Amino acid sequence: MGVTKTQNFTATQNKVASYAKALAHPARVAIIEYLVKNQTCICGDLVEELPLAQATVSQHLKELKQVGIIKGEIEGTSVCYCLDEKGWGEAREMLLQVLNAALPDKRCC
Amino acid sequence: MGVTKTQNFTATQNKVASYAKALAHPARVAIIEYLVKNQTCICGDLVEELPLAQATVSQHLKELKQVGIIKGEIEGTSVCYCLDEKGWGEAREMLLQVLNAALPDKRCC
DNA sequence: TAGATATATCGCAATATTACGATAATAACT
DNA sequence: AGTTATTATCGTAATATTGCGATATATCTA
Repeated sequence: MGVTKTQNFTATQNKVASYAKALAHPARVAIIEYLVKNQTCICGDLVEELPLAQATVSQHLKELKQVGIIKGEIEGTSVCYCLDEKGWGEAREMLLQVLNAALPDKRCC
Repeated sequence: MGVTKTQNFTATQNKVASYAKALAHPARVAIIEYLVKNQTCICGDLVEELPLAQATVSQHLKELKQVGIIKGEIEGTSVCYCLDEKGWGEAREMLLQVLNAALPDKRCC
């Protein structure tokens, strides 16, 4: 039904999934990478950087903002986006926990 | 258009995104966690474990298999799934690279 | 071979995502 | 107040995802 049965999974599983979803599009990966590289927090140079229309970039930024891993600060006519210390930290921790729970050298079958 | 402009992003960005997408659903997170916990690689006890119909579980397993992070081995009438050493390793590396590129204590704005 | 068991696949419905043009909203400047 | 620049939101179209019943497929056992 395209509707995820969220309520039947744990809060942690849902959080991990939503943080992963934030990274589940190359444009959003590119945005994160750009914010990481240009520590000087960047606004809508992203629109120039990305091969997408301004409306689309804005939408991706909104999604990242909604899960809490980036934040925006109005600065004159433009907006300065950057990683949100708290949200990005939690996203990192939760994803790292899953990724590090299993090393790739564990055998099976 | 629901169609991602994949060709306009780097191969790395697309790979990161597709690995993240594999973790972007609580059921798939649960599957990974289950495979990690029960090192003895598990088949369709997952169907009993997850609050989803057999067809749906099978579909999620297929997605994980397609990105290469799990593999299945036929064992009698059932199938034994487990993390794929190579694929899971690459997924880990690529996601860790993004996650570790920025520590949460970096200031901005 | 016939049944039982376990998975995979098909087909469909409901909802979500991606993308963009058009337009609104906000803030600076004149 | 009017203009310009920047970003957000709306509306819409195309496609993807999620979920499941029904059915197919494959393997074991009697």
